[in-house]
Amino acid sequence: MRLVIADCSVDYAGRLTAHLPKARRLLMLKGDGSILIHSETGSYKPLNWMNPPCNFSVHEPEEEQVAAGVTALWRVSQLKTADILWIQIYEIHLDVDHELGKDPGLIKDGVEAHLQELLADQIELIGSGSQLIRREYMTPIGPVDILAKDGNGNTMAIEIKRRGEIDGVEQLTRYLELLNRDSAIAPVRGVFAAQEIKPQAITLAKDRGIECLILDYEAMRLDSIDPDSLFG
Amino acid sequence: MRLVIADCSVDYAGRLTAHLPKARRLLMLKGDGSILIHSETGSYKPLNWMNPPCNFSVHEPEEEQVAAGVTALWRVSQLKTADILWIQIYEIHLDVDHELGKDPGLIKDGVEAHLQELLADQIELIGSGSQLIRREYMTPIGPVDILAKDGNGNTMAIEIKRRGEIDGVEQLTRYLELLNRDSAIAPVRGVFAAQEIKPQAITLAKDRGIECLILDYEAMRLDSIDPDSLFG
DNA sequence: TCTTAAATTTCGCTC
DNA sequence: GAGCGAAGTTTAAGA
Repeated sequence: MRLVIADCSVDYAGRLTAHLPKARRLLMLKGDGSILIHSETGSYKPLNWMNPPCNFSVHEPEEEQVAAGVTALWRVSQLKTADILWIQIYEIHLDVDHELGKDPGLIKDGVEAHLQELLADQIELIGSGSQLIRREYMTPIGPVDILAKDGNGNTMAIEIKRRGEIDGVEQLTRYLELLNRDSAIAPVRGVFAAQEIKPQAITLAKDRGIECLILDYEAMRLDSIDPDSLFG
Repeated sequence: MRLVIADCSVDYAGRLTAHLPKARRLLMLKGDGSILIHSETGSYKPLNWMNPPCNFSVHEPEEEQVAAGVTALWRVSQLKTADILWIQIYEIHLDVDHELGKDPGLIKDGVEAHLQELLADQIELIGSGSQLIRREYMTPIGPVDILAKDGNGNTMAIEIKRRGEIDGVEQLTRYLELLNRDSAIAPVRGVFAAQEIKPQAITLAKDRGIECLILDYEAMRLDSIDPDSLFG
């Protein structure tokens, strides 16, 4: 990885056209050919960048650019999409190169898949007497997160999100429409379960007769370790 | 901005729990207090990070960590959310600090807003004799991109996307449902306009009686510069 | 390989 | 400040 701190201006032409006026920035040239341009602020998103695979080449600046103080012209182009990034380098304040090697990668825990496992294990959270039919119940338009039966033997389709928004309600609605065409399992009720549900999503869900369920991840995780705590 | 290349392992606890095994990485400490951890590959997203505002402190490693080769322990915590990042530093290969100063920021052009302007200017693309009513027509569930009248005087609601997917059709469907409840403007037809529309989105749109319109951005941009080319 | 859904999304605008 | 939609989204998972 090559790290360059330089005064530079940047022009991007691709899915959009963008320009960065001259300023001091970090240019990060990764081993896979990609390049990131970072400033002192902003979150993890660079001001500008080019994804791999891409070509890097150094060009001579035009006369008028030289007159303006440009010492080098970097060209980075995307091999697939033909997006181009032109970087005008004025002055370089740091230029170092270090090999980092292959990264073993991030190990995650606590995402939607885990919520689904926990709710499948604690299916009574959707109502006393409920029973799991199956997780990832396949339909032609995609898998329903959880299919279950409630205490009265009615089928329920459960859509699980970490954060419940309108999209999730739409998704569940499509599943319900489809499932309710199957007379073998109809009528199917819907449950929209998430750690947090946006007010608009709640409104839309209620309007469509879909039940909302707020999941307490920490409590569910603890209960999965110690089932007795349910009755503590 | 401080740049550190070090052998390190990382533990994150916050909205999820994650771990990075020991490897050589770039640690980027920005002026606003945020930190990014980058590897040699991957796009612009870091392996791990902490957003500002956050606290940075250096701690003494535990005895067993010292025995494993840890020379320093960095703690980065989010001030608002209480997310915590622990970085175990083994060996430091680079440690430099440079002031970048305030960045003037990115100047963009060519996004959805521009498509909307262009289509508003060239509203006849949706049909001969069409007339613009207004852009960003506000409704209780959000703004309709463009409201127009077709050649027969019927109202049309246009949803514009750069890439048309199912979500966009759902969004337009909600607007149409709402608009059609208003007898003053009903019946309202829908047009789903995008530079590119996914097959599934086309199918769903057709099924709901929504017209699809592929926008040629380059041609529209040229026509806005030279209106005569419409008749060339 | 392609498509779809999730993301520690981030970012920007409107209310 | 909260909420919602867009993003050069990116990324991961499934068909």
